[in-house]
Amino acid sequence: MEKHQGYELLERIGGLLRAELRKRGAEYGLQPTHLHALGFFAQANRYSNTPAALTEYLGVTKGTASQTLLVLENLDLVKKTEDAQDRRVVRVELTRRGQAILAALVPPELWVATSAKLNKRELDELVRGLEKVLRVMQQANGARSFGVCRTCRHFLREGANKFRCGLTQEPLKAAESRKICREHEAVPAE
Amino acid sequence: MEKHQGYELLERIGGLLRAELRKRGAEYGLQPTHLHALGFFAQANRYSNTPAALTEYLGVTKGTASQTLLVLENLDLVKKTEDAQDRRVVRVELTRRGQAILAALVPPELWVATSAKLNKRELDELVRGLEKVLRVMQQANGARSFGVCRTCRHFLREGANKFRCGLTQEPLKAAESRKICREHEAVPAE
DNA sequence: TTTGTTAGTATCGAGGCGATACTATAAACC
DNA sequence: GGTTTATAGTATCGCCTCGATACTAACAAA
Repeated sequence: MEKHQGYELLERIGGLLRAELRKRGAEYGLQPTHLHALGFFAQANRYSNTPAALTEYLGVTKGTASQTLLVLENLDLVKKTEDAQDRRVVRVELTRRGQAILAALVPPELWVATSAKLNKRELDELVRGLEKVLRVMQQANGARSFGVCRTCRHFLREGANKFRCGLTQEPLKAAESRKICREHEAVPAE
Repeated sequence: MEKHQGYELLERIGGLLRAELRKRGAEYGLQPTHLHALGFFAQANRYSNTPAALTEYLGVTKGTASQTLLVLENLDLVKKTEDAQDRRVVRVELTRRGQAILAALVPPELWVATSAKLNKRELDELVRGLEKVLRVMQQANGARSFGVCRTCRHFLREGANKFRCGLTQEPLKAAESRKICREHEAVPAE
């Protein structure tokens, strides 16, 4: 019947989650965007922990992202350091306080309660569907995928616990290979 | 692996759609919220075409909803009329212009392109999953479901083309029974 | 060295949003 | 009846987001 039911549903669910995030973040003076940014830096690998990467991730202008970061810095939730190699670049990492607040607020209770009421099969199916939607949407949009390092076409496996990035040629630690990367590209299909 | 992958995905997809909506709406001076509000009134039945219903639908305070409506009114996208029965109540409907802009912008191109690349089975499966998530989330939240009239527990079928609302006892036209209602309650399960 | 590109910041204006306070109408209660 | 209470909506304030524009600093290429 409805032609774009999927869109409606995504928007409504997104809206509810956003409203929830706003409510929860309010007591810390945090907006939804702040929490998204915190979540991003918590997961970003060393190629992606910069304001520019956040800009692309959030899909906003760099001015806006800069503002967001300023707020987080003033609240002592992130720490900026100048990159030694390229002095234009700023590296961002979460402070202990930032990590604590993120862990307390994300994902919000509402989602925890909701996903607990779905059975495993439903949830898996949903996740698979959403993954595909996101992937298709990003490539339709010419946007970066921000996928996990391990799943990238540039990811090279050189031994039992030895990895390397085929793009930068640098070795990667196992922990880092589970973080998200700005340069991530999906393995070409078929 | 990831414990709350579903949440991440929903937030990211929601963010992309939101950014897209913002971009598209910009040339008309419309924010994402404005388009959500327009979309709501386009679908709201006669029990739900009021600022109060919009407030609950968007999950914001009534002051905020009132502001949003003011903008839409000034842009000549909606028209307010005083209710004759209850003079506290304001009825909102889209102007021709409002309908045209809504049709042009929602759903955004990005979604149309994305959903076109999914096959029918995938899409159906996804919609079913999202419907369940929304339902569970709304009841976990104590929020109204804003479902389609026909699917409500108060919906009564009195003949081939004769319907009635069991809550207000008023007769319903077929067209109206396909709109969304503020008083909607799901049929209790099993 | 000049020219161009990239990373990031600063500032401005429109608007979202919650909080608070307010008006007007309706309903409930005694 | 009249009083209280609840509901629908608006107005105003302050903080924040966001895009647009303009800017600086550092790197890269010619």
